[in-house]
Amino acid sequence: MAEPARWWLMKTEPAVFGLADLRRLGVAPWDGVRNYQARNFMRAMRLGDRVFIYHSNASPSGIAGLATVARTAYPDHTAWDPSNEHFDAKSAPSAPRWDMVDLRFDAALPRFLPLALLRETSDLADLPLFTHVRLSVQPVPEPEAAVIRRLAGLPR
DNA sequence: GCCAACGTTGGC
DNA sequence: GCCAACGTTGGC
Repeated sequence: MAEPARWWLMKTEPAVFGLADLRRLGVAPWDGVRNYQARNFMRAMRLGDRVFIYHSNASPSGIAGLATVARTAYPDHTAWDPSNEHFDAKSAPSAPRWDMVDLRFDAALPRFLPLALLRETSDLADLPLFTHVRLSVQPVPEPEAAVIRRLAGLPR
């Protein structure tokens, strides 16, 4: 029997690549992550895991939608491309340093959840969103994920 | 645009 | 291994 899907939160700047872009593409690689902790969380993702898409540097910032892991971690080739904004000379095809996953658009939240609302929800205070504010890929424990789903007006 | 928080780099 | 300098994230 398959293990239950786990929940994650991934940040993105909507002006660069937002939920609307993911919706338009259907499935898209989540490239450009250049932080080891975030990379390691992506490596831990399993097919079918669920992802809250968080819009950062937005007005307002907050959780906008849902996605599903459609392909597990594989090398992020944009790190090898000198013309790419996320180029990293220390990564090479023979020894990839950075990984990405593919996400499939799932849904926009029935209710967008602005950061201010998340912050004032005491049941969410332990989320890495608040304790590790710069972490762009982070796990969301099931109790917190349930709180977020309820706040967002999603069916349980 | 400002700036606090914090991850990374590199000199020693 | 320490830590100052630097660059980036991300809220406001």
